[in-house]
Order: sequence, then C-alpha cells, then structure tokens
Amino acid sequence: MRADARRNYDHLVATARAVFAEEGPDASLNEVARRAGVGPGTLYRHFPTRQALLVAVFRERIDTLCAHADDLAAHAAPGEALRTWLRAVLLHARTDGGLSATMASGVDLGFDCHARMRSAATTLLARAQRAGAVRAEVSADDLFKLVTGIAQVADDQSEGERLLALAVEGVAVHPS
Amino acid sequence: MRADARRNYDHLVATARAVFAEEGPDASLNEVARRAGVGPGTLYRHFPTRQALLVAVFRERIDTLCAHADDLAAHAAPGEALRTWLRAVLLHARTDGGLSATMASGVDLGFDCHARMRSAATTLLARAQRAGAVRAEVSADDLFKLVTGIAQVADDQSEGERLLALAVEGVAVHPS
DNA sequence: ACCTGAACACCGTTCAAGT
DNA sequence: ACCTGAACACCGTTCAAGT
Repeated sequence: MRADARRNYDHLVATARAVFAEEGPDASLNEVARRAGVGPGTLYRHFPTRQALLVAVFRERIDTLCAHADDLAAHAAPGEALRTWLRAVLLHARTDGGLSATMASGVDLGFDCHARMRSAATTLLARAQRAGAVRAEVSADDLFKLVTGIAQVADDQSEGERLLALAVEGVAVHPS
Repeated sequence: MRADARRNYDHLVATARAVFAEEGPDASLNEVARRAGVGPGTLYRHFPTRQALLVAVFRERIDTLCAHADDLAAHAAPGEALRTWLRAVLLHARTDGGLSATMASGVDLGFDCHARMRSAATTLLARAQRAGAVRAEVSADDLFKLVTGIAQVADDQSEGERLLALAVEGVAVHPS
C-alpha cells in the first residue's frame, strides 16, 4: 500500500467516524469524501460499500465489547454478566446506529466482526444457561435481534434499558 | 373538493399502497406520482409529507386492527387476547414497514390513528393486568416499541413471533 | 498504483405558469 | 381551485483522464 493511499485510508476512517457520529449511519458518503478532502472515487476505491466503511469505523468498538465480555465472564455472576453486557451492546448500538444494522444483518464482513461478536455472546449466554438463569432455547442471535430491535426504537438509553429489562424478565407475570 | 382533485387523491392512495407494498416505506414519492400519472407537485399538494401518505394508506389496516382488538377483548382470555393481538400487530408492522414507524413515532397525525391504536392496546393490556397475567408496570407504549423493534429486525413472521414470545415470557428463567 | 473530479441517473421538494 | 412539469440542490456511483 502506497504511502498516500494509507494516509487517505486512515483519514477517511477518522472523518467517517466523526460524520457518522454527527449524522447517523445514513450520512452522505460524498460528504465524508468532501470533508476528508478526497474525491468520491477515492472513497469508493477503499470502501466499495457503506458497510465496509462502517465496519472500519466500528472495529475498535467491537474489540472493546468483546474484551468487556471476557471480563464479565471472568468476574460477574452468570445472569448478571449477560444482562450487563447486553446493556453495553445496546449503548453501542444506539450510539452509532450502524453497528446495530451491522450486527443484525448477519452477513459476514471482510473480517470476522460478526463472528467475534457472536462468539462473545455465546460464551456469556452458555454460562448463564448452565447456571439456570436463562431459558435453554434462547440463542445468541435471538439476543442480538432483540437488542438491535430495541436500539432502533428506543428514544434514549434509559428507555432502551427499560425495554431490554422487560424483554429479559418477560412482559408476562410468572407464577412464583 | 373538486372532482378531479378527489379522483387524484384516491388514485394516489391506491397507487401508493401498491408501491409501498412492492418497495417498502422508503419508496420514491416521485415514482408514486409517476405511476399515478400526476405531477410530483400534485402529490405534495395532497400529502405534504411522506407520513401523511403512509397514514392515508394504512388507515383501513388500523381500523381492522382496532376491530380485531375489540373482538378479542370480548371473546378471548385476557392474557391470550393480548398475545394474539400483538402477533397481529407484528404481522401488519412487518408487512408494510411504514406502519411500524408510524406507530412508534409517537407523533400524532392528522387524524387519530395513533390515539386509536393506543386505546385498543390499552384496553387489552389493562384487562390482562387486572387478570394478573401481565406485569403492572408495563405500558401500551412499551408494547408498541417492543413489537415495532422486533418487526424491524425479524426476517420473517415466524421469527418475529418467536422473538415476541421470548420478550413476553422473558429471556430469563423464573423460579416456579 | 493511486487519485481526481466531471458525469450520470436518480432523489425530494418547490414554484411559476397554465387551465 | 387545482394541476403541471421544469428546476434546484442534493444523493450514490462510475470511469476516463491524469500523476
């Protein structure tokens, strides 16, 4: 990779991060290119699709979430570890909406973003299920879909957490 | 309202129904106008916003859902009535995606669409709560947000119903 | 190799001009 | 009154021409 190409690549990612944060994941790609000071063609050369650009931007966040999952698996009670992680996923999905779509899309991207998230979720989920805290028939994908669905309709994080808690505990009353 | 205006209005609604069904709620309004054989200005004159057009299209469906709710309130067991209705709402929200956004948006539209859905939901919900079948702290808006969130991420109706059942019964295991 | 930016086919929206 | 459709400012995407 030539030096100027590398520089453009990095600068595009940084600019895209800012633009997505400001205007959401539907922001104009032409504007990203404009603000990065390159032609639109350069953006498309590096990132043939909007998804590709989103993934580049979110990569570290996904790393962070996975690390958080490892930490919780090592130090927190099974049920609470899963709940806490889902709230963290919700926060990220809400903050930059694109992450949400990216996770729920199921399409596997250039690198193993989806796979890593799935594996982090599976670890926490299996642990909670072994402890008898979560229904056996629940899958990691179920959880992602619920969280990303909630992320898309919640007006703010606290409403999102409320809905998430509702889904986790159940809308229905259970005989106790 | 002049006769040609009335005719255009009706034809636009019918065309929009078809176009939204084909291409989803983000379909091009210019194309709706084109297929209806009128200028884009005419569309905007009748429906100043996309929401206004969506509401006109979905009006009957909303009527149907409300009637369904009344029927269930009269004939089904409280908890099951609510569940059945939520599945019906999910189906409609999934079928024409716009209904989903319309309901969750919370903005009150020209006519009482949102209010009527809310009242239908509240009736079924209150009944289920009185019967002790649903948590007391759950609100009608909570239910709409959950259903519409699920509608947006579910790939098909059966997956949606699965997620809905999960949220209603709860992801967590409850001591019994 | 890589970048540029004009160009294309679209979009939503407006508004002068017509009937 | 109501409709028309050209016009404007955008968008995503491509691709010949440059360095």
